[in-house]
Amino acid sequence: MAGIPSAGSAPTLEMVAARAGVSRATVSRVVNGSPKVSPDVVAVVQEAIAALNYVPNRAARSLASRRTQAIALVVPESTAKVFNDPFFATLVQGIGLALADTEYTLSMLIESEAAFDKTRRYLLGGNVDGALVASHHTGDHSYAHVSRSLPVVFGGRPLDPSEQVNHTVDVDNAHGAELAGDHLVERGRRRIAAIAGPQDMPPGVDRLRGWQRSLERAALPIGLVEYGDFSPASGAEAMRRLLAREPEIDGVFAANDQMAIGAYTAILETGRSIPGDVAVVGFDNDQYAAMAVPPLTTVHQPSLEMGEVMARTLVRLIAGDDVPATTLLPTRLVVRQSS
Amino acid sequence: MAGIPSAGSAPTLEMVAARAGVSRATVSRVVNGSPKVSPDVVAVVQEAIAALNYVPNRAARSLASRRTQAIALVVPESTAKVFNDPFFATLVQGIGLALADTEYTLSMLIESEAAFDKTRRYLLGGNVDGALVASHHTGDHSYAHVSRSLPVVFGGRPLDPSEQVNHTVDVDNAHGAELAGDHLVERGRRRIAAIAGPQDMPPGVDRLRGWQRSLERAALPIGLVEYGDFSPASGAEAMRRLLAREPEIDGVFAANDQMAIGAYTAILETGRSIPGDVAVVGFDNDQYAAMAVPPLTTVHQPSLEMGEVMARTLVRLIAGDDVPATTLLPTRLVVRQSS
DNA sequence: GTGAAAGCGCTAACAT
DNA sequence: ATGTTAGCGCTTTCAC
Repeated sequence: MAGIPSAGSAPTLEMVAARAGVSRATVSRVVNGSPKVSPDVVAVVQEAIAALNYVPNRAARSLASRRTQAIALVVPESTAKVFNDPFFATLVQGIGLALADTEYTLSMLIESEAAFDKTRRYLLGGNVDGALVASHHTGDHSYAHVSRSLPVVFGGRPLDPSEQVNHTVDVDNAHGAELAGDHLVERGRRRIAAIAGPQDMPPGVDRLRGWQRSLERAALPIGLVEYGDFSPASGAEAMRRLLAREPEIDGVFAANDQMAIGAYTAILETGRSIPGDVAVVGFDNDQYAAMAVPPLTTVHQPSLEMGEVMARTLVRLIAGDDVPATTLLPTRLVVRQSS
Repeated sequence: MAGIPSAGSAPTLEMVAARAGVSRATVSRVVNGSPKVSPDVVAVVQEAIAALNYVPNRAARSLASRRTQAIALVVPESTAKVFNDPFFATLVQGIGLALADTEYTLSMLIESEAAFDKTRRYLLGGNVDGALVASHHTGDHSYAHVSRSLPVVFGGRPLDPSEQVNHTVDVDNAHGAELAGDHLVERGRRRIAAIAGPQDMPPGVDRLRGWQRSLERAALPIGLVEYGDFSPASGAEAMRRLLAREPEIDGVFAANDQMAIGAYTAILETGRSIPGDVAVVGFDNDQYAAMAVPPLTTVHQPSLEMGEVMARTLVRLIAGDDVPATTLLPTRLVVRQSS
């Protein structure tokens, strides 16, 4: 009992045409909503379509029209591993939301070392009308050349700013981190540390830079930095190293909420209190931030909106519209009880 | 500066044939790895392919061969909203992993009320060779009929067990919940409550049932139940209601880790301790479970494996293999410090 | 082992 | 407003 029991073969446009007593071209026009078909004929054709339960074959349509009505979402494997990252989940949600209004469908490509060529072929093989590259990753530029033959929108700037990537949508990470730093300073903290993200990822770099700018403006030292990989465990470890280096730390900025939650563990296990002894500020405003004990002060990142903007930008790009090469989305501080 | 600057049109099989001095049929054979082509000809053709940077056009190939080499992942919108659910994220990861070894690509369809027909058309329009339906949701059966004309594998059983759905892969939720209940009982807890999930989702039902079975076996009352929607906030609220109903609660089982974390908040804010006053056990073993303070005892759910099994099952189904109608994956208890 | 020829189901000029 | 006629780029018998 395996295989596909499909009842006969699928109805074709030709069968609809025969049943409606018109030409295939007319059926095609009706299916594609052409304005130049008389209302009565439209009715007859639609009846036939319904009766036959006809669904156009995409491969044929795409072959003939040279359009696919599909766009690819490329997710580097490293990101897929961090798929648990709520940021990414929300991003995908935003993309889906924006695409729901259109005729486009989403093809998700989980990129891996081995599959790099597979992905490239897919992108270049006429499977999609455009691609969205979601990445926190260096690998970005691997697809830069693809953007020469296919509309592509990147999420997040390339690591090397000099690398000219046509279209990107990014969050203002540096400014968000500055807000976090300023807030800690305003709260009277003076020994402010940072748990930075990987420095081979733009958000890792930008958030660290924002924090540095803020402390420098306040004439505070910027040496208390340890690095994590955006996971909770790495945040805990980084915090332990920081505390070992400087027990008097009274404030810490973590480059994302997951590491901030990890830092909570490390701080609390030493008997220190939050925010009494150490104030903590995160970044992302994921759903756990509000639920943490105490609730985490953090920088809100508009990930849903980022997904929507990426999708809409790509759709316009495919349509041949003129779209800005870079879109920077604003961030804002959400003050809770950890600071 | 918009549009696609593609340098000339993409190379076709015919161009490769011309350059290699063979027929199109031969090139096709080489591309598809046919064994009946002489080695020297293979070499010449591959050289031409490389020189032209040829990539086969999928639409054409799919039209001619009536295969698409693509499979769909259908995600009901309700799930997409809960996309933050780490379970789901990991599931997708497992699917991607399993598919990486194959020639299949993943097409993700985020299903919405409005787009139901869009999704159906896509599935039936010859866009994919099969579909994976990932759902915690009642809506499942909407696709049951699709499975009559397309190989489909469902993640999670249908809500109504009598509903015969061809192929499903599920986690043994009931048994996992029983393990959790038994553990609480063994720890000497006697006023054991449950924060259940929505009862219109199979995991919600099965996990509650498992907990009940365990308590009944221990001759303990099963009335202390409040419901949440699997979000941390709902877990906190449910816990507050439970504590209001019965202040002497000394153990609680939450149907997922997110609600368990929410319960932490509600328990701690009353000055109670974990596990001193109240032992807590969750379900899922997501990445936050281990990082919680105290680390959360929970039931491990093999979500990565579930994704892999779903994908592999579908691939075999497409190949016409005989595959079991139902696969149930085992769960196990992970004991940490919350109990 | 290789080539010739006939489509796969649809769209898009071009006629009418 | 509707029909006719070519293909879109590839796979696949069927001959050789």
